[in-house]
Amino acid sequence: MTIAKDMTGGIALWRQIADAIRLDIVGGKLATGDRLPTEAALAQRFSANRHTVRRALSVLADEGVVGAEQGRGTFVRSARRLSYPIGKRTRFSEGLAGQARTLTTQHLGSRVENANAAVAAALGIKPGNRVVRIEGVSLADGLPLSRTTTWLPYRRFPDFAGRIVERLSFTAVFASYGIADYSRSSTRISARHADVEETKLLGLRPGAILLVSEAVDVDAEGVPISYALSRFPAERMELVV
Amino acid sequence: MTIAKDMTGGIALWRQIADAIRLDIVGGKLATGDRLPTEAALAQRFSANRHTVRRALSVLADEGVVGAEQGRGTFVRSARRLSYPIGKRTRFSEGLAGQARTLTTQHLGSRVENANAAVAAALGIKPGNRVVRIEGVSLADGLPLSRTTTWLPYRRFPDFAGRIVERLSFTAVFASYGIADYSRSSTRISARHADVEETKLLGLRPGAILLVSEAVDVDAEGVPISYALSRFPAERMELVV
DNA sequence: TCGCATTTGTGCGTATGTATT
DNA sequence: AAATACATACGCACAAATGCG
Repeated sequence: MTIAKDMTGGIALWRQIADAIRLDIVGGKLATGDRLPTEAALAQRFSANRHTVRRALSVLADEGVVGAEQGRGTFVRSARRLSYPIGKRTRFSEGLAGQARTLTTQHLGSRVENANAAVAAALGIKPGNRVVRIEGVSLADGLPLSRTTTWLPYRRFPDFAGRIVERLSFTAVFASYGIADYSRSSTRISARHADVEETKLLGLRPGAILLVSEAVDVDAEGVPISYALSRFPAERMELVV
Repeated sequence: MTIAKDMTGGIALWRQIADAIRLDIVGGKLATGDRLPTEAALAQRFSANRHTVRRALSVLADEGVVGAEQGRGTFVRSARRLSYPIGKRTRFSEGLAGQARTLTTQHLGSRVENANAAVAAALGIKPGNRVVRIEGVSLADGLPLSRTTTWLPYRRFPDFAGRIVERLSFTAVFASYGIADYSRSSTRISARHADVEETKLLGLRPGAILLVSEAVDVDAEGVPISYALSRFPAERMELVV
């Protein structure tokens, strides 16, 4: 990984260095417990001053990714990145089972609103039609993994919001509406920087990169039942097709 | 889209604003030919100075995304983002056909090297075994779309490098080795910032976000034949499963 | 043609953050 | 720890081009 030395790109050198080291760790080049190269070696590798490297390391230490020990060196604390499988039968909790000890979903709220153009197109309804909007965050072992906004047609699922708070599983609520099975019809994947609200809810630093997935689920007849906009911290998650 | 006002996140405000506006454009909120809000209005929206907004707009103007006209306003020049389909039978040129007028692939070079752990695991060979490594860039209508590094087992494809420069199509070269058909066995998707080499080759600004896809193709018997690491500028491409 | 509001373009001063030496 | 150089961000003012009544 090479790096832009001046700050004309609008991204501070310490952040570029922190991102590069974090990538080495979550990408597998450095395992949990490994000792990082010395600060002097890192400074040479990135053509930066040791002060700058130290700032990058202190950021990673705050995140819990590495820990410095005086006189011994800096060590990798946790090196795992979870894989989220995407396919025809994508189910959130099933896909991550086994990768984390505890997997929880927090329901942040919901409301009924009018569908904008994007939501209407995804759900195959007219713009302005009523839709239920559900906000949620999921955590693995206490660490936020995804921030999801889901829209469903109000006509078909008028009380979806009421039922999701009890059951906490989309699959279960769909079943309560008589939908025994459903499948993923399409997933679009893009990437961008997190905004401040996402930064806060996902416990990230400003400027973190998000993987954004827009998914449409359909029932057995192929009728769209939900449109989900999920945002995953790229430093903690990867998507597997 | 809310934005971090201070620069404590290591990402300059003008860059965050440029990213947010670009997202509005490629995301469909602003169409080609639309007039952007005035600089004063944007400054208010992002709680920033007009100078800062102007810097963001000048970056977007350099990219060709918007154009400013004195006395009239700033207008959206081009609003399209290409979709790259991913599936069992993923073929690069087929997937993008119809989305761009011209689609070219540049062969940047190749060499034989020893497989590292990641490459070996993907290809199902022993680390240290010889592999052919191919570097390439593809362009749509002259605009760089992807930067791809591909590894293939040397034992099976000793002259792959020689043949790719003539045929310029992986499908065609595989056919010349007697592989009539092949399919995608897995695709892993992540995201990160571009490094300086990628920035240069893809014609991006420092700090641009890349969608990274790691794909393994297998022959009819399920034996891995190639491991491809592709990097797409997130501002120009999205992946569709 | 004139005047006026709107909008982009330009200049300068100040304060703060970044990175090196 | 301090000095230096540069980039970022803000605030104010004014010039230049456009469009409209």
